[in-house]
Amino acid sequence: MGRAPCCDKANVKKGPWSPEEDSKLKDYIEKFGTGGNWIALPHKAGLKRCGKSCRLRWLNYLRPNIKHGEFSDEEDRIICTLFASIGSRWSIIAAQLPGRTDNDIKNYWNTKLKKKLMAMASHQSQRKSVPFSSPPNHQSPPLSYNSLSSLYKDSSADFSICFDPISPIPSNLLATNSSFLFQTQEPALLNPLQYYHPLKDNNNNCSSSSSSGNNNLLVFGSEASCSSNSDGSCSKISYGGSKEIIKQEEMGFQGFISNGYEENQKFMLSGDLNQWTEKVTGYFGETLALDYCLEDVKQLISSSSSSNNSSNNYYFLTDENKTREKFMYYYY
DNA sequence: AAAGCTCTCAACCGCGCCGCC
DNA sequence: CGGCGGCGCGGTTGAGAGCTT
Repeated sequence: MGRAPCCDKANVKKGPWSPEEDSKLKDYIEKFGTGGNWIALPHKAGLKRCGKSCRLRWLNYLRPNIKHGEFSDEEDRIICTLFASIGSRWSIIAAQLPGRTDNDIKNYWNTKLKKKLMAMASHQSQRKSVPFSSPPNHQSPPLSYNSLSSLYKDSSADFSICFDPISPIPSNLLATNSSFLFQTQEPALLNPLQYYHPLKDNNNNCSSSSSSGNNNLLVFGSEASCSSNSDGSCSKISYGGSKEIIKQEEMGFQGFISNGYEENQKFMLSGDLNQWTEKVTGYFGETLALDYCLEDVKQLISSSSSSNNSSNNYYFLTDENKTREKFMYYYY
């Protein structure tokens, strides 16, 4: 038995809204507000519409300051960056783009951005193709894994990929010439943090960024510790209180925890198709992969930051618990 | 010119979450 | 504390516009 319908489906109008309906709804809400009850609103406003339909119409179209039309490069970059980090949580992404609705962004991603990035990923994978598969039981990865391997294997690729140790939310990241930081706590509680070194190749040759500056810094999670340098980079890390280092000698792709003290320790990024993630001590999530071209994301992510001459570091504050809906994004 | 195809995006749908009773 | 109702979210659909052949 399903749940009771939210309204009498037989007596509500569906489909496109007419200008008259728009006007009625707009007028009513401007005069009386929503009253905190969308279900009752259409009747009060004299509309033969479902409350949910009214809500959607208002939020996505009628409310003031809605921005329609082309997305800017900056908006592209933000969407890509956030999608890469938190997946399809459109409402959170929308919160970072004033005037844009989650529906707008979702549509834009599905119809344009994704295609663009996938086309470029395809181009990338044509250059280097390595079998790869999804981890078992993975729930709704933001993008497929298919072309990631080529990115991983690409020694020219300069990026990091991570997994979220706590959250069920996809938390893959690409970071190039940029810094990412994920934190599940309040801004005031930023420390402890985590960060990872960029993967450079699979021969343990990890170029150091911890010693050379703050590029390629990737941070996420909430239960690790590190100290910050004055330039904003971390110099010390521990992960979730206990080091979560996976021994995967056989893994095809390797990453390194770079903490300034324990260079070149491997972290999970399994290339063994049947052993996607090997948890050693607990709460690793699954590693997620991106299906779009690294260079493209790189470009998107860095384009505006490079014009932002003082810095190219990004700062994310997110809450893995969806209900809290805390998410902050800024760069410095 | 028109038929077929593709793309876009507004709207719908189902479900999880949360607050209230 | 469990049930219920409303809200909000993400996935999906489908009408119509635009494009191609």
